[in-house]
Amino acid sequence: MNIRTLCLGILSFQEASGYEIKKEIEEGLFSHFIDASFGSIYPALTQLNAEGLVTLRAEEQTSRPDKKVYALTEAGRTFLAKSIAIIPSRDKYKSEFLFQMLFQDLLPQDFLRLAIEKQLTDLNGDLKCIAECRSVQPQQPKGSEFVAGYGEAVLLAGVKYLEARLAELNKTALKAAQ
Amino acid sequence: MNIRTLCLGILSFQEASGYEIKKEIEEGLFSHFIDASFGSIYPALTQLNAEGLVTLRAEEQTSRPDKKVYALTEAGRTFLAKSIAIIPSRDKYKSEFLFQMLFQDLLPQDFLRLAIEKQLTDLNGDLKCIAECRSVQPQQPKGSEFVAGYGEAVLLAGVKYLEARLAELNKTALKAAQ
DNA sequence: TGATGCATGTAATCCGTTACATGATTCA
DNA sequence: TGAATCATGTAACGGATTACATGCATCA
Repeated sequence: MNIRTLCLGILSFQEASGYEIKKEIEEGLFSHFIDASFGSIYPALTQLNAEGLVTLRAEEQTSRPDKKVYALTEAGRTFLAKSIAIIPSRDKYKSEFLFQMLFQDLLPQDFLRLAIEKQLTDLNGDLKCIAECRSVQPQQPKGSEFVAGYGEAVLLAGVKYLEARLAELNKTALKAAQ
Repeated sequence: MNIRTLCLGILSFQEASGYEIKKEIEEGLFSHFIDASFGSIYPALTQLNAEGLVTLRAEEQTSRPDKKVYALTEAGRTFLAKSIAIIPSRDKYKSEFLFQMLFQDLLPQDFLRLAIEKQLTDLNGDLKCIAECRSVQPQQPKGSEFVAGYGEAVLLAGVKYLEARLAELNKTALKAAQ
């Protein structure tokens, strides 16, 4: 799955500009398992348009560049369907946090606690994002429900685990202080 | 965290060759949250050696290239400690599977089930990998225990969720067949 | 008045993967 | 006999990020 397919996917829900696509990736259900920057989105959209997979409509705006609104074509929808009808490559999960935890013996106790708390904040942030997506549009399509549920399940498991470890750390620290 | 730091990390546990480092990344606790290929490991090791962060010892072998065994130096250990003593960037989780699930309405039912089953196989594979790491070396350092536990918690949550969804799908399919 | 949001785009750069090159041994 | 394991390395290529370029409106 590349950025082009991603844009196609988002446009299959609703027409949007490059800027709005970026926002959707950051704030929508995609946020916790997909990334994309302007530097990849804008060229992708231009290319998609050249290939006839999306159409382009320029909305004039005062004191701002024209808003270029892209919409999926039939060819685009077909292409998207074909793109996802393959057994996908394995999930790629990269965690600097876990790498750090693996060598936690090299870390000061206070810093360790801080790092875990930061990870907790991140996970809870993602969880909140999913909850918000659900509340904004309570009647979600099947796919969105599925993905939101998966995200919640996994994220929640991480939160619970980290909270338990943090509690242990605090208990140990308390004992040491006595 | 780049490949160089990763190599340093693995060497902090035990001296190893490039080949063995790759194996450790694939089969060890790292496997589910880190990737690396020979094309990045070998150059990294060469560079690390040039910088004095690791030492190099060539083990002669019959009918095979010399095995280059690398070991962490004191400077290397210091560098590693410094490298992980920063608040790391957020986890990056990329999932083609979830992307696919988001647009599951475009997918045939049978294919959908297949995709979920494949994901289950992958997750269970990672789980098995962690269990094996634990059984091989039951008395793990604190960091390894932490990471293994986190992985298990998260992976297990994913498995449970997918199994529940799969059961639902099968029930629906059964009803439709009646 | 200084950050944030809106809005688009290009170019340099990075970091890594994939493919290529080589070749003996062992296991099924 | 063909695949997998052991063993190291280079070069081409890809795909995306980061930084740069521009500029008005709004909110604190």
